[in-house]
Amino acid sequence: MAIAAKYNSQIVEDKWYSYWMMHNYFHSEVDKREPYTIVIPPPNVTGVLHMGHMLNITIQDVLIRRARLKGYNACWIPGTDHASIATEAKVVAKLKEEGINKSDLTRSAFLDHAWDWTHKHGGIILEQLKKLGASCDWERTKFTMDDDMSASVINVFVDLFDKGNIYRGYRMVNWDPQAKTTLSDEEVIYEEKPGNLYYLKYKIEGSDDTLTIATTRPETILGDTAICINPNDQRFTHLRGKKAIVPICNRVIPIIEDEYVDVEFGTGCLKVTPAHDENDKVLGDKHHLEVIDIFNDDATLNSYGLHYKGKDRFVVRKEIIKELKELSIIVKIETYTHKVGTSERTGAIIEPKLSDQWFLKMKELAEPALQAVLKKDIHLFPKKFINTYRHWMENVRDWNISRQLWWGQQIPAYFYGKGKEDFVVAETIEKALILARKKSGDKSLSTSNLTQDPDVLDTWFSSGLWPISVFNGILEPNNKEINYYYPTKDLVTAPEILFFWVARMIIFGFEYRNEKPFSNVYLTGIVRDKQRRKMSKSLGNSPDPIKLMKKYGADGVRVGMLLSSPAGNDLMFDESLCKQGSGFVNKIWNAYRLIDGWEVSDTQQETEAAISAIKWYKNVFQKKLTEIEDHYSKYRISDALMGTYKLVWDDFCSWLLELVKPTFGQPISEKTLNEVILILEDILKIMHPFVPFVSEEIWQLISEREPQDALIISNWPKIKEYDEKIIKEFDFATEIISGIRTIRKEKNISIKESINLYIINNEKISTSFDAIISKLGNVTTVNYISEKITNALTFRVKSNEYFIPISGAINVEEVVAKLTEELKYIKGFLRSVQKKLKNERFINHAPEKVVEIERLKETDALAKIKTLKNSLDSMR
RNA sequence: GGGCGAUUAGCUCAGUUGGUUCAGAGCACCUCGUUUACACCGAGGGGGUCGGGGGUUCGAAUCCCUCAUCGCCCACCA
Repeated sequence: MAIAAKYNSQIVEDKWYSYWMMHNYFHSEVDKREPYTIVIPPPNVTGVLHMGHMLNITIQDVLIRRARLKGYNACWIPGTDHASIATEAKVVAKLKEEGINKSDLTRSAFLDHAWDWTHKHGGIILEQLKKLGASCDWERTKFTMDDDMSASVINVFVDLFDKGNIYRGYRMVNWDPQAKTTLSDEEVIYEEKPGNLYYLKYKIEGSDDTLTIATTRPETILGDTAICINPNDQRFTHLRGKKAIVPICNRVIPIIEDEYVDVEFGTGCLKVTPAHDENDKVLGDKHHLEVIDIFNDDATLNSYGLHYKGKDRFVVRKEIIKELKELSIIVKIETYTHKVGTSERTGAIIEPKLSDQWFLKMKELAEPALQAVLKKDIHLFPKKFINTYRHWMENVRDWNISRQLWWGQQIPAYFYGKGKEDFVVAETIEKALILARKKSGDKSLSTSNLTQDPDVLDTWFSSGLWPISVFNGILEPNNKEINYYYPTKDLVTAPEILFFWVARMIIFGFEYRNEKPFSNVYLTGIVRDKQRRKMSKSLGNSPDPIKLMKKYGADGVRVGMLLSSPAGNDLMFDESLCKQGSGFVNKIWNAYRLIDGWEVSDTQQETEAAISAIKWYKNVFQKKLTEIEDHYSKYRISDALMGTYKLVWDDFCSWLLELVKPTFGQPISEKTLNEVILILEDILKIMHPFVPFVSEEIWQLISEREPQDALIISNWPKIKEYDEKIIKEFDFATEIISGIRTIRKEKNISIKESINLYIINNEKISTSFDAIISKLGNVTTVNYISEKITNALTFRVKSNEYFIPISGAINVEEVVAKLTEELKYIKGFLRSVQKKLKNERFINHAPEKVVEIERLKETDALAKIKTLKNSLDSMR
């Protein structure tokens, strides 16, 4: 039966994906085989597939499919993340569109909306991954807010609290006034922003003197509680012990002295606002200053803002400048560029804020996580990230894990009184009650006296447990799944979340399993457009992955994504890469059509060319497979792809198939065909991780001849020994063919016109490749001779000279000129080699092997010169 | 301000401990070719003083110094 001339990726891809699903090939159960586990970096539950996912998922699927073929018990756990702040922000925005304010809703009503949203949008992204061919074990799909997952999180929080690793502290934290929550240090992005440095004049109490300070935030003067000068600054000795008066609010504040103040910067006088600057807070604590917080949670001013009360901080900045100008307080304004912290999620400018928050002590926990990477127990690819990782881990600070949000795991802390320490931490309110009665000594407490902390945990707290919690390894640390699948093998993710996520998984891995969570971390680059711009919605430069897959097929896009993406390097995405990918699919499809179309005969003799070609191919396949395996072992996925690509395109299609191809109208020997099909099957196996669909399609078509299991669960070819000599000889033959082709082109001899080839055989070559030369060069006979023939076109390969006699006369001058040119080059080459060999220091210092090579070069050059001279002589 | 990494063909990148044709690959480009699997094709070809300068060495894309440009990460200077 004739097969389709045109490959239809859409039909094929849907067909085989359902087939794989139907046969449960993606599913893994604990068994005797060695496990190979990957946990997906869970995308935001309400997220949409973007190019970053495409790259990331393709790499993971390549790894997991190869592992499956290699006989491992491959298990790829999919899932999604509740992404606390990101999802909550989306839900809040959606409600706002409907005219509903979050603040008008009760917590549980809001959570209902959030769950609705989650159920509606959640999982869309997972369906999209299926289009790409992701062979995840969908039965194991997890969500970070599944009951057991949340229970694990709560369990860990309680455990860490009991061990003293989690504490509650009144600290300066990063406040996002838009989301009205704190953020971890990692969630703050510092951006250079143009601003001004304002020089303001403060009166000295009891005198007409003034002092001038410099500030970027004039609105915060209302929170000033001191002026600080450097004790070594001679300019200000007269200010010692004096007091200053804050403009507008006329508060009298002390002038303190601290070496922290940089004499060089600004005026050398620093206004101290302990409530709104971390350094000022440090100074404030040291000098026991009053702390005046002038902001509400949304960064409008509170009653300390006086007549600015209720106005936004930036509005106040403008207005206060106006007022200060009118009061002649402003001495000068300089433009000044400085870094401003913004929220990673909402983009709002961060306000340092003092508040009660929960923190996780990191220093001690980080130690084994740091060592694991330094001691190569965990490998980072590319390894340049080891330094970055070490630097972060060595300077790690305590992690603010509480968020003033509703969407997420609510912190299991219960307050029973007004005091700061009147709280207990427990998994359930019932347990909490027991603890609370004990701690307070008040036996009359009931659950109605307990108030749970309204805050939720940082989303990364739950994702940090991901490799453990997906196997329920927290709640049941000894269950057979966690013991089998953990530690996982590879983690594929973006370097941006190395600290957010990767580092914390490693930390939790050691804390809760006493073992690394994964052996290898593959850090992908960022997908950018051709102009190196990051792909983003706002720029509109990101192609729609679904459309791309429709256009080029999932296989084509997969290849396109991988063609140029070494680990850690940004990927300059260009649609033409996908085109190249679908071209690759087309190539193998047509190769199969060729084979499929051959007429077979069991009486037909195998041709010499076919026998030699197959012998060569089997060897070269082993050699290339060895190289491909080496690339994989170093996680050089694009190199592994390129190796596969060339093996398929060049070695298999261009050389092997052309050589075994029967003459037009002739049948092929059954024996040859069977060999070719076996070879094709190996080709399909190594292609499968990259192009799972087309490879399965062809595999299944082959299986119609003789039924066998699906390609996805077949076995990866075993590496065997190969004979380098056979490969070398073949290369020699191809060089000769190339020489013939060049002459044909130069002299306009059509490939259809058969020729005779004469060889002056200086260097004995195996004659088994004559058939190959004959077939691809369209050579009628290969003759070995000892004398040069005249009136023949010549070319050289190594030290051998080849002649193609032609009827018309040849242009002697042209040939002489060419040969002379060649002679000149080789003589020059010989000189440089001989110069080296005459250099005693070279002979003495260089390893013998290198010297030997130079001697060979010399001999070879001398031989070439001899042949060239002979040729030239005979021309004259 | 500190740290890390990069700079090789028009583009994207290989080049493992300095030494076989090591100056490479893919794409793009140029020339020729289509009744015979594939024009998403075949054959052939051009193209780089390896960012600049200096040094070590018999020998440097590779090691050292320096300059230039770019990128990333970290950091509390108003």
